[in-house]
Amino acid sequence: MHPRIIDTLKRSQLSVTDSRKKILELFLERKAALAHADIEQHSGDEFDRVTIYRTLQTFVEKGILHTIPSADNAVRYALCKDACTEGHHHDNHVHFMCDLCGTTYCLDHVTVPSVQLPAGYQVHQIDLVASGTCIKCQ
Amino acid sequence: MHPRIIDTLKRSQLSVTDSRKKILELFLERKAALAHADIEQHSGDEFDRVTIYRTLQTFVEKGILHTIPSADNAVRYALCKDACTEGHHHDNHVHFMCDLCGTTYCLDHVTVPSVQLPAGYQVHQIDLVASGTCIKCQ
DNA sequence: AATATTTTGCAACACAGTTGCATTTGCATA
DNA sequence: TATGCAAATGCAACTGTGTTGCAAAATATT
Repeated sequence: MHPRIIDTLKRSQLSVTDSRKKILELFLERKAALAHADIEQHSGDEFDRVTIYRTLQTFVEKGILHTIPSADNAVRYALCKDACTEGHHHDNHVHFMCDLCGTTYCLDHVTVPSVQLPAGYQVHQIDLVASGTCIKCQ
Repeated sequence: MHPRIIDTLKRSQLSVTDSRKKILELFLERKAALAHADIEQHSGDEFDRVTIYRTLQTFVEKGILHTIPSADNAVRYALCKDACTEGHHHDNHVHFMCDLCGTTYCLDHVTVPSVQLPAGYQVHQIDLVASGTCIKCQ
């Protein structure tokens, strides 16, 4: 088991349960973002659907995961680089979705450029999702 | 009825039907993006749910509408500025979602700044969605 | 080890979106 | 303007996604 798992859970004041350990491990193993369905597949029928939903929700609330918007009605989740504090604004990094293999990446080191909006719009958050062909699919 | 409706449909080689006219009119009247549910509400029970889904799909295929990604699992649709040609790359404009009233705007005149991605990622499209407080909710 | 708290699994539900097929509508052509 | 064909619609049924309440089980606390 990945050494960071127990730590991460305790730091977020969450009790350490099988499903949380397993789901967190999945995210740590893979570099890419995962949708609920991916997790359901990779964990077999070990956990109830509802448990997975609740675990994801909890992780987002605690700043362990963040969501990535998409136009295909499938919210993806990815690890926050360093478990952000609660009520966080994460550092705004760019996301990349591969049209071919469907993998979604967090490009942690690419920051979202600032945008000049018309007067009257107060921006709290900016999401930038690029799509195209990823490294592996070239 | 808005004068552009029949034109737009014919230019896209679509037959002119009640549902298409009505749905297109909704988009032309309002400046904001609409989700399926919004359309269902505003058209009463005039059309079947399925018809609305199919009409939206068709409009997207023909480049009359485009989709706006979001993190809340509710795809919104908005008019393409000038009915784009099929197999289009639209001009990349910015979208704005108001956290308070939920309205989604197409900021047609704000273009997405270019982003420098790591080598190996080929970008075909970029979506930038800002969220915060809109003009009306200040 | 015993108790309090949290999490899980199950059942049931609400909503979103899709598919197949029979019926209706729109369009082209005579 | 009537006729026939292609396309769009409505209905029923279904899949998938996400939520809620509650009893049972696991975890944390003493």
